[in-house]
Amino acid sequence: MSEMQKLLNLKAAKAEIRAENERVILEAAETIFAQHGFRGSTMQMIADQAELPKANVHYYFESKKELYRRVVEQIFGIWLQAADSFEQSDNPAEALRKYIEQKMEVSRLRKNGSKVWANEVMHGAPIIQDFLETQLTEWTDGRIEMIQKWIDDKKIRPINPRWLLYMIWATTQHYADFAHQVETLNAAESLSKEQWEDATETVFQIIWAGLAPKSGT
Amino acid sequence: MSEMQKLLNLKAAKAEIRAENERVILEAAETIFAQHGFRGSTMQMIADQAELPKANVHYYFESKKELYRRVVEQIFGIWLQAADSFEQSDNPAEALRKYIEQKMEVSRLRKNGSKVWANEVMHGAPIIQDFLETQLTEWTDGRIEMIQKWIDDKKIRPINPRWLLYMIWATTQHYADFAHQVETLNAAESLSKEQWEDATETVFQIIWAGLAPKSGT
DNA sequence: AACACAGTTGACCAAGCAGTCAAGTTTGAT
DNA sequence: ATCAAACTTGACTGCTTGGTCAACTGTGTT
Repeated sequence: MSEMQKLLNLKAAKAEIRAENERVILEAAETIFAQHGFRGSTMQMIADQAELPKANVHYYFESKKELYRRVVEQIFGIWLQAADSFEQSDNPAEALRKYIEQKMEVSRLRKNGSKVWANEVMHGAPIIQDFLETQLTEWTDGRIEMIQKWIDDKKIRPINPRWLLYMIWATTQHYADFAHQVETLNAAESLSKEQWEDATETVFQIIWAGLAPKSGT
Repeated sequence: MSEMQKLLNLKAAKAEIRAENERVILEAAETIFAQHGFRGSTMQMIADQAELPKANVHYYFESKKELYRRVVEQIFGIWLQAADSFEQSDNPAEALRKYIEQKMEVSRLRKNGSKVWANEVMHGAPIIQDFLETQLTEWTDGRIEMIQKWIDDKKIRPINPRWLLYMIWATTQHYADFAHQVETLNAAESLSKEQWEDATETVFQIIWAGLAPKSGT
């Protein structure tokens, strides 16, 4: 074994421990922050959720703020990934269906992430303001342009694209952010696979029927 | 002046001071709770917002929890009031338009209340769970029945009424709960009167066009 | 065996906070 | 003028909590 090889092995083994622990802590933090908000969460709660001593959490993340920032940053990634599915397309129905399906999947599978995001924005986005101003603004402007093109091409009825986007965001994220209310109104049961599919289809159907140009014109 | 009259005067004067102070504190609390959440708000912040010493706030409200509960209860009232505008009606377009307009008005004028509500539900509704289980469930079931009747009468297309309600709630409340994001994407300006009207109209148009039975059938 | 070094952990500390309290002030009645 | 009762308020207290620290463990190298 060369010197280089040994060093790499050691570093790799250590890096793995670090990576794994960071992963566990981030997941725990997302759960706790989603449930209790930033101030309502304590490092002790997060440590318990991660099944680690509190001091160990502080070994990997300098401060509560730093940990929170990392959680929120992770959520960007997911948001952007879902956003990608709303690709440039000549077919509005396809593009919208895909995007709505993707956003509903995110709400179903990453409920906690969505809640942390909602919390952050609702409290004035102290951490992610720069993201809102740069990436989100650019993405939104791009999609608005695209939707406007659909309108110009008479592929959909003339509506303000911005309010349409907000409608899609709001509706899909509702199933994550207000999951507790949705479940309470569903006889305290979480939505079944069939219900998720039905809700997704209904959201798409209403929006698409609301946009499609009147047939025969 | 009779004994009775005097007593009433005194009681009335005192009651007025109490009523006024409670009003001021509740308003301040709604603002602070909306901005920082329950745990993120301090009694000192609320006192400063109300321009009263902290001890005075505690004179009128026994505890932070009690104050929070009162704020949330107040929001019920507003929610129920808006819900009333969704009256029994044979005309779905009229009923939906009125309800959407009302909910958008609440989002515009009672942004803070909406945020506190969203926060509460997002964190599992620890305070208002009983309300969700009783009043909200009843109201929702009633409206679902009503919408189902519209469907049976072929006044609107067959969709799952529940998901439609969630869509309306989500979309209208988005403008309050995510006001910061909406404003950031509006060049850091709050929406103008015209923009509010346009958004309201667009939301109604998309939903209504999405529900209306195909003409000619 | 001795060492280096990342990782682990219980015990501790200082700051911030909800809630208390006792000494005031104000107001209207007698 | 005196009293009663509601209201006002600065100072205080005990608890929670983010963050620190020093001692310890495990592992691979020489």
